[in-house]
Amino acid sequence: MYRFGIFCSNENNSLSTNNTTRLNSLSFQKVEEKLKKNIEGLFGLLDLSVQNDYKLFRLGNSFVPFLSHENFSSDWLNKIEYLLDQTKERLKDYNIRITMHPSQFIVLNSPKQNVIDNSLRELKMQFWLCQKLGIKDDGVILIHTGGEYGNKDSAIQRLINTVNKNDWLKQRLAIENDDRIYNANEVLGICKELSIPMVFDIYHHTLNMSDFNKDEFLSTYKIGTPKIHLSSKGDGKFGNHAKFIEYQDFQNICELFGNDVKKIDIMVEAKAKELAVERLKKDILNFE
DNA sequence: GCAGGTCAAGTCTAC
DNA sequence: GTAGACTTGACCTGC
Repeated sequence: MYRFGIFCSNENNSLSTNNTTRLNSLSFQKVEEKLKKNIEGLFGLLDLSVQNDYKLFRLGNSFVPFLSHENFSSDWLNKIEYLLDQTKERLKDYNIRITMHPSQFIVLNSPKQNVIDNSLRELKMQFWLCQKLGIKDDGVILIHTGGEYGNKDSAIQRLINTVNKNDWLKQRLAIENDDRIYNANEVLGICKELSIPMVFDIYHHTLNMSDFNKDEFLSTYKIGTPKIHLSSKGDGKFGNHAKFIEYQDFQNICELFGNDVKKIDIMVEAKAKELAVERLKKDILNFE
């Protein structure tokens, strides 16, 4: 069977790993309250994943709200440790790959040093969280390449330099092709150069097409299962994701990856979450 | 209880 | 130089 997964929450949002607060309401009490809620959501979502035979799950960015923010007091880290320890213990019962995907504000190729510094601080805390939760080595932390700044070659080189200077990033960092600037072929080149895995997004690929070699993509994974994103075009604006997956979009993946498609992790980025995956599974049974 | 305004962060485009 | 789009759900204030 295919290796599907969902991200952040379920369809009706009764289970979520993304409960957060506002900066001006930030307090330890709030952080603890939201973290507890997110942990509860996580295990609900993992149980749902077990029931539906999903193989991976992506944690919400706000799992620990404002973890990397300067207003997040350092002694709060010690005070939430007991919750993370408990979570780590419970996670041992699940065989589900957990990944993370920091927001668009994480940019490692910016010409502004403070933007890079802030991004590194955020990534450092996400790596810390992975370690605290005992997330295995295949739990990638996924980012986009960043901006173009009028000169793509030098922007790419800046990213490569940043990662090389911060070698710890290579333990988990992965890069995804985007829908506007960096196409799959360019991202593949960066990932090969850095010896880090690439995450292939087929919807972004259709919006930002390039000559993409799937075997080279697969070979960027020295450990773990290759990971791709599957979504369909939504209504309205450019790049919008649909509620469900068009069967044709799944077909496109099958055509591209051939027999390898059952060996890769497919993160379904559809707004209807598990309902979208279940509908897709039915479609597959009907069409195959 | 609900609707609508607003939210940490970056980049790019249009004016 | 700056406002708004991007994309997005969730918080939270005000009614």
